[in-house]
Amino acid sequence: MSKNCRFAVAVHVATLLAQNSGASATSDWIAGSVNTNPVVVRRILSALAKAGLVTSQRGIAGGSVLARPPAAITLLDLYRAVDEQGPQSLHHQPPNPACPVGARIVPVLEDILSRAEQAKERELGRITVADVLAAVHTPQCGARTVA
Amino acid sequence: MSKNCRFAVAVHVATLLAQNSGASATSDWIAGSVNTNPVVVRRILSALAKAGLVTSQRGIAGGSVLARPPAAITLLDLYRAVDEQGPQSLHHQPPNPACPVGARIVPVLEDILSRAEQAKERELGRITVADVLAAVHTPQCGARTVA
DNA sequence: ACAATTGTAACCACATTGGTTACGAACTTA
DNA sequence: TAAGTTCGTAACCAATGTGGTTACAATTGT
Repeated sequence: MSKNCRFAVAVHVATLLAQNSGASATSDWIAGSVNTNPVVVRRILSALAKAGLVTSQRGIAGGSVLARPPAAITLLDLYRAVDEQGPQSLHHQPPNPACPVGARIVPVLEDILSRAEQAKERELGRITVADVLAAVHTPQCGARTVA
Repeated sequence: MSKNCRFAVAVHVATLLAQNSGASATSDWIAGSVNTNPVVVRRILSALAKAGLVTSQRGIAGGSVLARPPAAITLLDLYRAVDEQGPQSLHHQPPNPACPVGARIVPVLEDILSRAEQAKERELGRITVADVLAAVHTPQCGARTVA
């Protein structure tokens, strides 16, 4: 599990923008729904903008909008935009190359972690922001997001 | 991605124990292959022992052995034994319940993250310590590990 | 000109991580 | 029994990452 809540905030923000359907939303207004600081929201929006998922405008009528229709943005897009994967999941120090296991374990581990990560991302790629918005709008159906 | 390397170390340790096939391995010897401190190894071994995956013995002939055959230990077993999932992946503060999205987003997010995590775990559950040992093993590399 | 808004930098308090030292408990052997 | 080895665990440390906050320049519409 990621130890940060940036992905959760990104999904929340994207869902808000989707619900806003074209109207510009300020970071202050978004922060009011997420219940955090506007700067935190702007940091997320900045990452999403770098990934081409939202566009923002400064000034008195400024704010952010989705750059694509909600059905054309997957949670994988949000995940990749927001989750800077530090290369920190393996050994701190390289294992002992004089040990047969230590000498060859790293590429094996990389392959394993890569496959596990791909399985996770495949799942996130199946869900769009439109799905999340629909799930949020039909609470009586439980948390189902994909048919 | 997890921000720690406990899972990587756990797989490394389990693979070493599997290669040792029954012989007792000390934390000092294992630490020599992982290239870390024996206490770090003992912390991992302690978590694995709590999950019933290894058994350890103190004393001059002490050390650790796998509690089950390598083919009966999946990487999911190791992952669950070692990765204390802090409930830290969602919002720090609960979202604003006065906002339709904020009021309903949390269970939706929980469902999404749960499914993504399940996909990852399903993948890890398919791989056993025996598989890792086979992947690591090279016949011309000698029969015994030396730290 | 003015007010509102974004974009960022800077800093802080807090949590987590792996590494290290230390020491008591348990175990084997002589 | 005595000695030596090993585990188990607590305590502490430096490094890192996190979200929250303040501050301020740049941009934009009225």
